[in-house]
Amino acid sequence: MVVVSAAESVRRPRLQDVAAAAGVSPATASLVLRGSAGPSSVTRERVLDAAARLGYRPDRAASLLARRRSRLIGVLMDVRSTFHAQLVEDVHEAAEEHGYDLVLSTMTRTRDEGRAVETLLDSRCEALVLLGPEAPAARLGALDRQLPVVAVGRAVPSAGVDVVRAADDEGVALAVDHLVALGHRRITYVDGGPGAISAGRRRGYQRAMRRHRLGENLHVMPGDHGEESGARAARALLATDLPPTAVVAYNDRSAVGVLDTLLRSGVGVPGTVSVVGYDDSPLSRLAHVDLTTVSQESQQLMRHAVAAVVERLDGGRMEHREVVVPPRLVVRGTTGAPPDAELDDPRGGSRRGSVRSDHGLT
Amino acid sequence: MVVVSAAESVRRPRLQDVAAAAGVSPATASLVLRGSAGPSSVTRERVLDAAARLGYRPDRAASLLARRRSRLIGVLMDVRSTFHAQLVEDVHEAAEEHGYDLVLSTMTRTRDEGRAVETLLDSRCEALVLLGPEAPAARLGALDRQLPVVAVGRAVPSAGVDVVRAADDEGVALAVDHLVALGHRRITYVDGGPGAISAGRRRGYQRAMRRHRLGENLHVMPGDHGEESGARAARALLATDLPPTAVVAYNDRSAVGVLDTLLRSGVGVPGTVSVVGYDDSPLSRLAHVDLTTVSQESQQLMRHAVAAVVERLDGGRMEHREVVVPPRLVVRGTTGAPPDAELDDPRGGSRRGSVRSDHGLT
DNA sequence: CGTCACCATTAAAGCGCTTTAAGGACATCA
DNA sequence: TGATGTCCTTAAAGCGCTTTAATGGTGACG
Repeated sequence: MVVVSAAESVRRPRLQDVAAAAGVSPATASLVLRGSAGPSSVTRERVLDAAARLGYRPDRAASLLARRRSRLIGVLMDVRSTFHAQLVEDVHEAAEEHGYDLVLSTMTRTRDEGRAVETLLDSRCEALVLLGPEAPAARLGALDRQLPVVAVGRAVPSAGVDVVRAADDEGVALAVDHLVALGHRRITYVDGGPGAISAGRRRGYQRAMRRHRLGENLHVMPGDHGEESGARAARALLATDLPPTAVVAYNDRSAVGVLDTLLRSGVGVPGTVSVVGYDDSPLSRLAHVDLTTVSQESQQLMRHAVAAVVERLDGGRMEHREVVVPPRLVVRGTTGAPPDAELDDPRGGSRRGSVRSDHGLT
Repeated sequence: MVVVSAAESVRRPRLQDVAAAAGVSPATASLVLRGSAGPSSVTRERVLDAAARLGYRPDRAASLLARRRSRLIGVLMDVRSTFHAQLVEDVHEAAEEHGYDLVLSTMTRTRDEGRAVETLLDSRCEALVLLGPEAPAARLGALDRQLPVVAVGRAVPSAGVDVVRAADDEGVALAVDHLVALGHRRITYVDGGPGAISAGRRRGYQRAMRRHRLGENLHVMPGDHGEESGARAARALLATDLPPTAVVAYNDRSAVGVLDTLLRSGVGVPGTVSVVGYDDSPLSRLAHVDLTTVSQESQQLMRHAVAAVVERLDGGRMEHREVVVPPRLVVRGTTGAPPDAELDDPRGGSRRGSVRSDHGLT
């Protein structure tokens, strides 16, 4: 007597079973199921019928093993990041258009970037898209010698890999331009801490301010990626003699920290102080946050990333490339003319000149 | 002359190469690399050496195909949900302890639950852990006939699958108890819309209120999963003659909506109104939100989920089971005694009796 | 010195699918 | 009728690894 374990009580049908049911060879069945030309329409139908009747689903591992190419792109992400979530969604779409499938691998407490990447390698990925990788450039370069690697978001110095990123400096410059156009002069920047992305945005702020001849108003507050750093900066700013009329933050989370502290202290936004974030994250879109921010154009970013992969895989490109996607300012409800606009700028009263999105709350 | 495509310029070493380098057969090499007993320690070392020298990494597809069991658990998730992110992290840990690996599959705009599950099926998963599945119970039951299925978070009526969920009614009851102990009487609940989870929490509120003989203060406001519904409810409440002294929301996002609206309207929290959320999401832990909430104990949830899978796979359990994990109240800074505590309750002044977490901001 | 038991090692048979070259069937043409 | 194609279909050889039964080589034992 054979004891069947629960796990295998129902054996799933194999290609062979379908072929038998359709009265053809496995080879023909395979051809039909993958849509290759060859089989006649009558055979075609018989196979398709049989497959449907049996509820056949091809075994991925087997087909992966047998196929010459896997058409798999490995994506490294941090499952905790909402921005990565957005990117994953868009990379899914882009990959699909090129007939590639995705393997997701995420970092966790007990699973660092290295291990996550190894999983991808072991899964027969033909190329890797790394979202905000932190590995040293040398390691990325070494990886790229094994298979095409695209780093998203981070500018990898020696360009040993393809890079797709947003023009961070331009993004912050857009924010500054917007605020200056509204009449702001005293514009403070809340920093994002160490790191290349942070440096780019900071530089963008500094250059834009100088460009507007506001060099003497340059003011960078220390900060990091989180809400709390924004809150801290806002508290510090409120304690100042002459607080700024506008704050640009490294990212949306930091900006929300600023926003929250200001509102709790009874400071009107944008009545008294305007706030701009960065990322156009779901957070910023919440009706009750309604944050003016800078969009990284996730969809475009991922389109370029997938295009880069495809070119190297299918197009034979060998050299590396860096694509810089221009960001886009998303004006929502946290920016307006400064309270003393009448004094600083003859153009006008509160809120005049403010271009609002259609959210209209706040 | 052979033109080598960029994709395959460096062929990765196979088991055979390692075996050859170590001067043994592939069989031995396989045995060593998987740590099976048999090979002598000297052989062992030679193989391990060779593998390291060649940078060998086993091909997952091949080993999956050859192995009798895949030891793979498929996890269906929504990459946009921060709570799922937490769950994934914890399920990773739990699975690892039992020697199982994970395959993640997420839904996106263009990829519904059904397709995401199919991917998992095709990947040779031995069991499925579905985070907050929305498929009809019948479909889940059908799936379970193919392989063990655990639904997390959602109570599936006819119990055609294993279920692991938090005791939602108890959770809300904890929140109500806490508020009543602080002296609150007029406690309003902001609903989460249709759905089983929402119903459970609503029921928990109603029962707890009646238990405290506060049946006449029962007040359920309509709402859903998002921040905006909380904000809406708060605005409505503020327009009331006699606003409640405490609000319990369906989830943290809704609670944050409430919180935000109250603060912007100059209503003190918890001075004038206390607010309680649900989920203990990262959102609630933010220092500037510091929300009293109910934790679903993600780690325990996932431990049970994996245990359920393992029991059915390796333990031969056949019948279905439902595990209900008791939730835990996390007291932070948004709850305190009601403003009129002196009148309602002789026990005391504002804030007395409030047990705070060590966040201490607000 | 032959026999047995035992150990480390390996040959070989797949896992389920893809792919290519070879095979058959039939129609067309000389 | 035989030669020449044109289509369809299929046999067979893997993909890279796991696993089991079998191999050969020990030393112990009678």
